[in-house]
Amino acid sequence: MERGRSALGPALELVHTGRAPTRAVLTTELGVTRATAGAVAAELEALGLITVDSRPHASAGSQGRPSHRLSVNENGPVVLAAQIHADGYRAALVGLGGRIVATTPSCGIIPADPAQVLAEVVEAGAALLRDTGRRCLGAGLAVPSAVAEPDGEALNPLHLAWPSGAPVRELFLRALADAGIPGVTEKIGFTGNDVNLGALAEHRHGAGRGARHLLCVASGHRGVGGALVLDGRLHSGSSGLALEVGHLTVHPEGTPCHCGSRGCLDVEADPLAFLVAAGREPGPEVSLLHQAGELLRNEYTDPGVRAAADLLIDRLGLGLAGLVNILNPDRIILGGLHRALVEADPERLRAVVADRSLWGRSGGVPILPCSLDHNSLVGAAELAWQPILDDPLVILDGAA
Amino acid sequence: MERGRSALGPALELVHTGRAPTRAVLTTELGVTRATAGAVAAELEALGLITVDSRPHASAGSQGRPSHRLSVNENGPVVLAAQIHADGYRAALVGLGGRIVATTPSCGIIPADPAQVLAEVVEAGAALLRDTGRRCLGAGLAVPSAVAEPDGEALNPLHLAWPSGAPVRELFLRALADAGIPGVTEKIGFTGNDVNLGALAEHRHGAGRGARHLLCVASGHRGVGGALVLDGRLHSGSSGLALEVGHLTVHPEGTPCHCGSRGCLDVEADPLAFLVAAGREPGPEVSLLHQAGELLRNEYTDPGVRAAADLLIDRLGLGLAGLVNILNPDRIILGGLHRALVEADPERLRAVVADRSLWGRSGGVPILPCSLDHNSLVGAAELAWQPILDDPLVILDGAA
DNA sequence: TGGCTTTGTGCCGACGCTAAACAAAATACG
DNA sequence: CGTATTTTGTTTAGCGTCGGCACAAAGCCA
Repeated sequence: MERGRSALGPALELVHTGRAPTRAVLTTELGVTRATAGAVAAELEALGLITVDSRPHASAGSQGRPSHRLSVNENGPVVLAAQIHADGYRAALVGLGGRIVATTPSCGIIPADPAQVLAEVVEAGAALLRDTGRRCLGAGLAVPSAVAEPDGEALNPLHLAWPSGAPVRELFLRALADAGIPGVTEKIGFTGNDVNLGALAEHRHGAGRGARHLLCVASGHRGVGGALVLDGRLHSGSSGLALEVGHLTVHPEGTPCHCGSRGCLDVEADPLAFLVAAGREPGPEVSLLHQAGELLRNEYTDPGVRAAADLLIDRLGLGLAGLVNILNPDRIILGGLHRALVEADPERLRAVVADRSLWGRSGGVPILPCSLDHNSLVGAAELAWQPILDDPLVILDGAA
Repeated sequence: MERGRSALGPALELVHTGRAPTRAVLTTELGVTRATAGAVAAELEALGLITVDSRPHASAGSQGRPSHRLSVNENGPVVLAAQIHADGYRAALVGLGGRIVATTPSCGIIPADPAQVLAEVVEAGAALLRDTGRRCLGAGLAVPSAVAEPDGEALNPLHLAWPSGAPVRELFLRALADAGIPGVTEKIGFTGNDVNLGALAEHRHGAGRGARHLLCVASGHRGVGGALVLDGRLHSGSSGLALEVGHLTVHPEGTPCHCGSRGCLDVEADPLAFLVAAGREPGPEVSLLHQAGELLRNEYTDPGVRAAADLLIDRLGLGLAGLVNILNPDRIILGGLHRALVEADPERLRAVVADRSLWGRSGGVPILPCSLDHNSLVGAAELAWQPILDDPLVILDGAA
């Protein structure tokens, strides 16, 4: 049971998340000697995961010998990331650092058979691999539903015509095997909920960088999803069902919800609720988010639109305040419709949350819009990178 | 920067929590060789932290050479644990394994000056140390209010006549210094909320053993507190204010709460609410829990009492269901009045939570009464033990 | 009594890290 | 303009921890 250099994983993670631009900060961040940091960097370079730029980079003018620059290898290996969403599916190749190297256009048709969808998206990814000739080290999948642990079944995929309990992880792994995509380990964890994975991506590469406890809430076309990153690790609960925030009550006399209660966040703060509140005729379900976003951006001066936005911000704020009292995060990031809402009026939402949360003093919790395109896709890639970040030497196992 | 044997800490924790009764299971639990496990056990024994009983213990009859028995050293060092509660304060000496070695009776008077209370409780602990002659390695304190990080200030200590923001950690450390109690490190973290610390104790030594994500909810005399242990570590939020569950709404048209809302868990599921619902005259505040408990135990057949209990179980269940949807714990432990409620009718509460939580299938979450006497006290001791569990060699630093 | 199985221990080597000295590349200062 | 200072990178030696292995010990089973 030979283990690799134990500082190797943490070092790669530091470079991966952009927190170690030079060997010098790698030394301090890891808490090791310069000798060790140098050896670790050399080994990561030899593995083809990072690059060292020896030319004296235009550093910030401090005295002393300038550092060499560390960065992820732009031409290094990639992982395959796949995402299923209400409008379609998409495959991409993602390198270290969360950079999307290649992506397919979003395919707009979702077959009702999960196995067929997954076979198609994996085949699209395999085509990208063939075209680019990149080495692939793993694969990750984001789906718009809760994913039950430990079996990886999609529960209540409301936005898809899939049966509840569809074994998406198993189907995904089978599709990968059929397409001959390697993957360096057989570990679990290659499939997750899209909001969860988006949160993970934002924490590592986006607006959540540096946050200790990060709460994310997002709304796509229908319903509201949540996710939580605690101390750098995704908290998905003991059976993968945490942060089902859609059924927080935010308006006791509100709209009936399919869960049997009334006034749940799910039905009070999603795009449909916004359009109805603004007195607009909702279009087809798969364009609700687009429709609501356009309305917010282009007609925010309209009093009816403005009033509807204020109403949704109040409802959302009530839900977020409850979550703040329970979770005490140090940052909140919003996606989908909620991103558009916070961008339309950042101060109102912050004030509502500070008002309603018990310890709103000291200005309350910072609330930011998410900052990554395709954060679920990048998050799915993080899932695939994780075994390599834990121990970079695993990439030697199946190497040519 | 010489570090100790890195498996030393995990090994001590395994013995401390009763998960390593023999060197053999220590070997498997640590994932090391027998040689290493033996060396580690020998070193812990040499440090006086554990004992090895070489006599062939009456093992479970499997074949092969019988294991020697590992256990914490009953006569080894202790930590000082202190607890402030609404009825008074108490000091105790707690050994490894969470065993209370000696304790003072609960002193029933709480001076309004925090510094004086802490000086008195620390002096009581110092007297215990003098009487028993035990070596003391650290100290921990549990208080009945939120403790803000990173400064350790008591926020809104409603049950005490203390000012909000009282710097309890600093006062506690000063009292310890005045009394000449050593403590092996100057690390932070020696003061915490009583429900949080109770949860920690239950997780390590009580009804929460083996749970991955543990949720605890408890009600003393007034209000409701919560705590969460995730992957073995207490989650107290980014500023120590997580799990302020008292203001979850469980009855929208209910009793007004001091937070400005109505029907909060704090005012709908505490002993006062129970007594009022049962039509009884509430006594003095510091005996509300006792009064409610007696009523539940002795007059549960009375229809009015029964109806009040059912009502509170419904309200509590609603709050717990919301928490389950957000946190997805794999076990729930209840303390104080809620312990009495779940003991009175375990099935009703389980059913309410399963009904109201989204994924109640598969029987829902197990809900258990807490199982330790003085779990906050034991939890305070855990806080003090933590640096030693992280690296047992620290006890050599100030050794005679 | 002689296998068989499981546990405990002694010895050696591999490996990951620290420590310390040295070399390199820039700025600061006379 | 040359030298001191500061910071970074590299080399070498050495140590400590742990794995691997062989062997001994202590119980069952036949």
